[in-house]
Amino acid sequence: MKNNICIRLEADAKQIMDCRDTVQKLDGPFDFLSGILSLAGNPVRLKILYLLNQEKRLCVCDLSDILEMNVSAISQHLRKLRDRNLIESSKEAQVIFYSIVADKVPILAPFFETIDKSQLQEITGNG
Amino acid sequence: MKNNICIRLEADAKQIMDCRDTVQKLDGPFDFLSGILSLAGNPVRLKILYLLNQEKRLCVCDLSDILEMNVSAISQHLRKLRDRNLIESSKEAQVIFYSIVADKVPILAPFFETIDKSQLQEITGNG
DNA sequence: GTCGTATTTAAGCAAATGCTAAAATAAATG
DNA sequence: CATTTATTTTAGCATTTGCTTAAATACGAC
Repeated sequence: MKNNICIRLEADAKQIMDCRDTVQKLDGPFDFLSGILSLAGNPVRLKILYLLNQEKRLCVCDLSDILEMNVSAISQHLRKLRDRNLIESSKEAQVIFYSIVADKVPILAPFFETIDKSQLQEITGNG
Repeated sequence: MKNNICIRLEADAKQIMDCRDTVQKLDGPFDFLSGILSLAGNPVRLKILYLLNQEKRLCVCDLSDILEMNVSAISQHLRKLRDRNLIESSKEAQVIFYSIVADKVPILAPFFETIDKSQLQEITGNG
């Protein structure tokens, strides 16, 4: 792996170095955000987050019924979301309710808006 | 796989069915958005998008130098981004410049804002 | 304490992902 | 037209992901 600037004359060496600095300084934020995006990048988990946002709280069994998926599969998705602190659980008797962690709502809100807008605009298939 | 509602009495059958309807109606948008999020969910691609947004356009070689990664690896990431129509290319002599497709900026903008905000607030490690 | 319900965890496996290395393509240059 | 530069594509491989199945844990009801 080379780590010098481009050979080609057109390359703007200062631009390259400035960009490197930027990316290195923002390394933490990039990892933090990409972690959240990769979680939300799974259609099942995106649906879970959307539903939790809409219904405020749901249990594993609810989500399993709604998404028509194996309880175990849902549970494993919930675990990943909880591991990143996107959702939290509260136990009531045998039932465990999940909900979105309050301080993560601002990051997730744009996703939900995009979903709701997509329905109207049908930008789904363009490209 | 069962596809009936919960056995437990606490389950709100109407809520379950309403949520099922919601999710089924929004199936296209969910796939569309999760596709974009899974692309941006890779730290390398998130950096590429962030850099393209900031610099307006960059070639493969630039990105390879900035991110200190194999040209081939970068090229393969760019291909994925272009396949989903997030970025487009324009050829100038031998050099191919990539830039974000204009109508995708609104969807991506919140990511870039989160990155910039994260730097200030250092919410990176919380949880 | 045993049974039933809710949930998690572990093991296994097929598919997807992301990299490296090497070959292929494209365009400018001598 | 052979060479250099920029980029893409292919093949191979290790790692990760997401599901299924089965076993484990937790709690309430009887």
